[in-house]
Amino acid sequence: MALGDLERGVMDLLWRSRAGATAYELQDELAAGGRQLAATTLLTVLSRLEKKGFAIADRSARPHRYTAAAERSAHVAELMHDALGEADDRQAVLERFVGSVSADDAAMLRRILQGGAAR
Amino acid sequence: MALGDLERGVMDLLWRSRAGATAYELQDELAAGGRQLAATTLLTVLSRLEKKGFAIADRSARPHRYTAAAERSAHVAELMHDALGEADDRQAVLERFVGSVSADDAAMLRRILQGGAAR
DNA sequence: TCTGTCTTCTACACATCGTAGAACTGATTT
DNA sequence: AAATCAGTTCTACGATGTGTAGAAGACAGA
Repeated sequence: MALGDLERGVMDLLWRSRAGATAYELQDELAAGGRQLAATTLLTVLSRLEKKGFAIADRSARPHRYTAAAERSAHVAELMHDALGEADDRQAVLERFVGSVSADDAAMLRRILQGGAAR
Repeated sequence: MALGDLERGVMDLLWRSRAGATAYELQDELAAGGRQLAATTLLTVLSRLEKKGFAIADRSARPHRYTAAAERSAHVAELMHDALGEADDRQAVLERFVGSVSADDAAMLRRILQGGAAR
């Protein structure tokens, strides 16, 4: 399920705040970033994000509080995994991917792969 | 630039045939797969794929011959790289990604990372 | 119960994509 | 050279997704 620009922007904010945020807080944050939006716009986007499974609404709090359903890293890792799933030649893909990644990232990968056994 | 379903299906065929294909060949292949489409539909999709940079048209050949602009593995690796670019915590993403990958894939990654030095 | 705040419903414009007919072009044939 | 026909481009339409928000409904506190 893909995200639109505004949807991604909102998720960015939600991912960043562990405590979640209300539509009004998000409206303020976006306004601070130069994007003026009606509160209802945020509520619409939030309900769409909820339907897509990206956000969770706490409806007991009066201004409903929205939190990210999963961590951003889980989302990004899933995107990567999905992409890899499209491949027919995983070897070639992984080679290219590793080649395209920064030295730091490569070092990280190496470290991670060292730690975890074959499983 | 995202691909629609039909667009991806066509690219699948183009990626698979190094020599490329004409709209009519693609039409036949898709028909064999149970998807009946007008030739113009294929032409439209191909021109969109060309505009998006995924396909290249050889207009000197009479039934224009379309080839994939890049290998599929390059495309997939780019998708993965783009996804990773969205992350703020690359460490966490890579950990999750490695964790989500099959043992074979992990072994492949290890081998690939072994070969290429730090760079 | 009134009032004001918050939420949901409904809506619209725009872009993208699947789909394909209509119109055009350029080669071939006589 | 005109006719023909294969092949290409132009145009278009319906469906869906997304940004955007007003209108209407619901609910707590005065």
